[in-house]
Amino acid sequence: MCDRNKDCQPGVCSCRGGKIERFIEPCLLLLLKKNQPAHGYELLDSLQVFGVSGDPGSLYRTLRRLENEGMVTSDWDTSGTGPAKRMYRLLPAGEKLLEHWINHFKAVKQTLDMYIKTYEQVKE
Amino acid sequence: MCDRNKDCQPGVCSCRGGKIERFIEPCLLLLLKKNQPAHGYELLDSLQVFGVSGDPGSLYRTLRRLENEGMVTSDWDTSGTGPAKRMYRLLPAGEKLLEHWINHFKAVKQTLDMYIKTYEQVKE
DNA sequence: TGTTATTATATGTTTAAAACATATAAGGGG
DNA sequence: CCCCTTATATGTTTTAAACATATAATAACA
Repeated sequence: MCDRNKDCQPGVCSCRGGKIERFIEPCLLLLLKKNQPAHGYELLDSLQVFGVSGDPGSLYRTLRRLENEGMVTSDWDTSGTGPAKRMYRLLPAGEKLLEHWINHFKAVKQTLDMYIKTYEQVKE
Repeated sequence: MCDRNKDCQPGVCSCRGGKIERFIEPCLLLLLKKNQPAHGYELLDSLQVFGVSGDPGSLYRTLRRLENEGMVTSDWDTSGTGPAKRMYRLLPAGEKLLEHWINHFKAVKQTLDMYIKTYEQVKE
């Protein structure tokens, strides 16, 4: 989102303005709510639905933080082929945090509505 | 916006998640579109309407950046009482950037709608 | 007159999320 | 054996936001 980079397109442009901070967090919480347990690598794909970049660094660090904060738990799944998977599931605190984000997003939507309405009134 | 700080309330909580990055920029552009020319100190008050924090550091640095990028111009107003005011007005590139933000926000709203709808479907 | 408050702009410093880059390891396929 | 895919992890750089402080003009008031 910018007018400084001629290649700027929503979801394509690399400039940082306009993104919702920490958006990866509520996306992970919601994806877990939808489908538990899940491991990081599969969540990485699912995140694309919400337009979140597929950066494993951000993903794994966020999952770690959420676990340290008591929002999710994980245990290793060594069954199956390939490397072991850390399977995550939501904890009650994580469910509450998800609700918190929902309320926050409803407020953000209202602010954006007001912003857009103001623009419509002002543009000649 | 968090569940880690017990005093968390929208617009009150100091934690950073959930905010729109660089939101101060489109707010300044829109406020100038509404009322030109305007100086920093008065824009600082007007920003509150959009829930943007009244930090003069962020404000003046953003105005400077927008000026360097050719989005706004300023000139000093030494008339009147008190210290001189730098009066800002929008340039054509700034008008275009404002439109750009509007389109971006419409896209953000759609993403949030999808997020909320998904939650409503999933919550038991 | 000196002191303090208000208006106004500016810059220095710290913090933390995001972006970017790279490392490690298990197992499958040719 | 070498390479590809799956999977997790960590190191480094960039940058917006938050926090803090500096400067200056004038008004207000004792």
